[in-house]
Amino acid sequence: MKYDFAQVEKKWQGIWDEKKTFAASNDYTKPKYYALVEFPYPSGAGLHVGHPRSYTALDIVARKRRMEGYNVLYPMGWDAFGLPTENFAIKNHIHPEIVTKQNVARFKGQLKSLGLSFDWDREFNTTDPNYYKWTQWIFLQLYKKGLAYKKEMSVNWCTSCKCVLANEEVVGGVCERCGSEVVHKEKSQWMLKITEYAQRLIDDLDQVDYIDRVKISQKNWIGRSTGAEVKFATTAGDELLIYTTRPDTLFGATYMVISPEHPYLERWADRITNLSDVQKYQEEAAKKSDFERAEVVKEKTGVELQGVRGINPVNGREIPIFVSDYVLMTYGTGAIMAVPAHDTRDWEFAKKFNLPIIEVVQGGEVEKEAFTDCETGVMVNSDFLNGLSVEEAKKEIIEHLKAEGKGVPKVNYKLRDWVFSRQRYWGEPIPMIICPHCGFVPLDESELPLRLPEVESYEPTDNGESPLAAIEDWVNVKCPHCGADAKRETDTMPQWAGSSWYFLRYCDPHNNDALASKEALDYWMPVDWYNGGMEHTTLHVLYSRFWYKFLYDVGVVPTAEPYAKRTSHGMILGENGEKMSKSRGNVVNPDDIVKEYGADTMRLYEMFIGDFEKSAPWSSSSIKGCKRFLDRIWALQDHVAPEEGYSKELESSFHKTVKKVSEDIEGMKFNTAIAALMSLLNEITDKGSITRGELKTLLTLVNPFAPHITEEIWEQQGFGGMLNQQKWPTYDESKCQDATVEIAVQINGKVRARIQVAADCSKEDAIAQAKGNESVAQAIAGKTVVKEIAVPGKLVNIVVK
RNA sequence: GCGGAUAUGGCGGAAUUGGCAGACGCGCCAGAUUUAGGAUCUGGUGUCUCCGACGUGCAGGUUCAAGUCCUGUUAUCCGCACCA
Repeated sequence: MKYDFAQVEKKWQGIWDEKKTFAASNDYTKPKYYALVEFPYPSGAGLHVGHPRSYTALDIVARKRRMEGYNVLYPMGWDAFGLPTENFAIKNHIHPEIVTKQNVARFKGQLKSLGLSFDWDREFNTTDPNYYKWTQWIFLQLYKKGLAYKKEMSVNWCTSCKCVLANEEVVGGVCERCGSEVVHKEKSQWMLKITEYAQRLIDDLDQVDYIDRVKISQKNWIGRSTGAEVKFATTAGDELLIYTTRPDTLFGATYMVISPEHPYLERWADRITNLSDVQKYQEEAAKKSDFERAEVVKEKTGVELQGVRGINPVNGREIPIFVSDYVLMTYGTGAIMAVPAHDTRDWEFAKKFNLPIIEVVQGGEVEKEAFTDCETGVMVNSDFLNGLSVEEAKKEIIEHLKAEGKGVPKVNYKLRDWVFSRQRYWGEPIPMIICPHCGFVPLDESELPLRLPEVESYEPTDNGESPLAAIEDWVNVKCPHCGADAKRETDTMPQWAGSSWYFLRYCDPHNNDALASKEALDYWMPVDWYNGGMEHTTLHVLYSRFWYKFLYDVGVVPTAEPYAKRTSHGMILGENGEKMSKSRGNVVNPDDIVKEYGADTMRLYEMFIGDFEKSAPWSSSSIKGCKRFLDRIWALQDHVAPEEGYSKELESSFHKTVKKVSEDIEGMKFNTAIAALMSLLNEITDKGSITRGELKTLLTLVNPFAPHITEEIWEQQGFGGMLNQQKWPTYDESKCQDATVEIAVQINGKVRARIQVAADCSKEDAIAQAKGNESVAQAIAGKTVVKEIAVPGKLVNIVVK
């Protein structure tokens, strides 16, 4: 009887749906397990074969946990705000809401066809006013705590999307989404003070189990550095504050540099004798886009200020001040002391402008290149620091500066505040009113959700205003404070808003009084295992950790961190080893695979394709091996022996496989778990029959990977109940061992024989038995045995001369 | 430039407190079955100058023993990019 996957998969998907088999229970007394995958953006293109890699992996974990007795929450929803939908709506003159609805329906159908055990009762999408009510609510709480503020600033502006972008959305100087040029524009923007949480976002990584590369890239992105702020007096009679991580090199500072945007340039305007040159330089710097600035990294430019000089606080020497765009206004104080001997950038600049280079840390050749090593050098030419190590000198100089009132220790971060407004239609309206008398007035919480108004056109405008600005009867309101004519904020939130807290909503998705009930949050949080793409490490994961920490501070959530464990999957590439894309013509459509091979084969293959954490190319021929594996399991039904337990021949193999599969699932080594199951099947096939007990264990182990076929066999064999509700099999460590093992016998490290020995054979016995072997005896005859090594269960090595 | 990763048969990949390199699968070869093709089953399959050697990007080193540890080096991919 051939296995009809299409019919069987449809049957069980129907049963699971109808019986709500995978609904998480609200019984808060049971042990819980919260498995989470990133909810997708429901794009028009439909599901990508990459999506199921992550979903299947945690589906396997979720199914295993249920069998282990946990109350499992494995939810799915839709991150549906965003530009592609809006752009599609503009192009085709359809309301984004309708586009979203269509896309969600398609995605949902595709996910269901894969037999993923999501709790569909908890589904929601971020564009639903019942959901974004709480996104807006969180924004109001942030505002009330002073963590949301509006500020005139230079922002990244995508010329094609006509929209502001966060730093994280600018990739290589161009828009992450559309690839168009990004320029700077002065605009008043809502900002979120993620920088306030920078230190905690680093520190608390110690409490969580994230894979290292995620922790490392988050730390790098936050970019903590320690140093000092030092005041340099100037000949203009004021003080210029600089930031340095190398205060130990203060005696080596031979000039200073300030950013072209530095406010002191205006203050000093009367004193600067070459003001027109300086202004010209400022203009040129302002014109450069990020892209251009990145392009010209090699060649340093700058202008020396005539008329104002700085004074080194430790030796009173007057040094020149330059304006150069290699100093950024957005980091530190926008001004530096330059130590060409010990900083590569300063060295290049000094060489170009012929400035003196003073060595203060011995160990390099500072005329040839900057010596930046902090480990080995010894201080020289530095008065009271001479002879100290760099570390000692740093401490000493900071003490000195503190005592003199000229400097303080200081920590800086690369992380910037989060630009939180977008000039687009399809996003959460920011619930603020701007009153000419009262300033910013937050909307009263009782008025949430602030719904998106119906508009004629979703087109972004060239003047940088949101399309909402044109809807007069929506924009014009009375100030809730003073009753004067006021206007609503017309910018909307970025796509990251809705995804920054969605995992909380799954805990209690229909709650109208809170984002989720306290009981639900106390029970379900934190997420036990969160898997998602590496590309979200510095965006979504960092943003959501920030929001969650804030919610923790205001008493909404029960823990300091949202995700106990974070892992990341590799990409599935096209058959040619390149990233899948329409233009490369190497896209694999999951629907086609499900149709041709079935969901179980598709799931199995995605897990078998390679190391879960690494990218792997799709192979349309390799997938056949997974299909064969399932067909062979199906065929076992013709060879079932009536015994309930394990047969003697296969007992240890079953114990070993249960152990291997159990451990490999926990370690995300799905590929080797499947390989172990294949090996076991080969052994069963060689033996020719399988007992009922063995079949039960085999089906249970395979079930998380291939849930439909195993459930069907379980039913056809009359094993009783539903397979997914059985207990996960256990193993007995003592039974994982065979009575005898084959070990290798090496002579001088080369394998010369293989012998069978008892599993618990002692080293001495193993060596004795090895020597008893005929070919070994021949090989060592007439030679002196220098050394004998035995590794139990592995090998014996005899070293001879 | 900085940070992260990777390099193993024809292909995807196994193997890490150092202990038989190539598990498992694909592909390929041979046989069985079949009117044929496909499917299925059985056996084989790292390389070579094949009774023996060689073999995990490259060059050294440590060790009885190295894909695994150490030193140096090359290539590819990803991220950041003048962060003082």
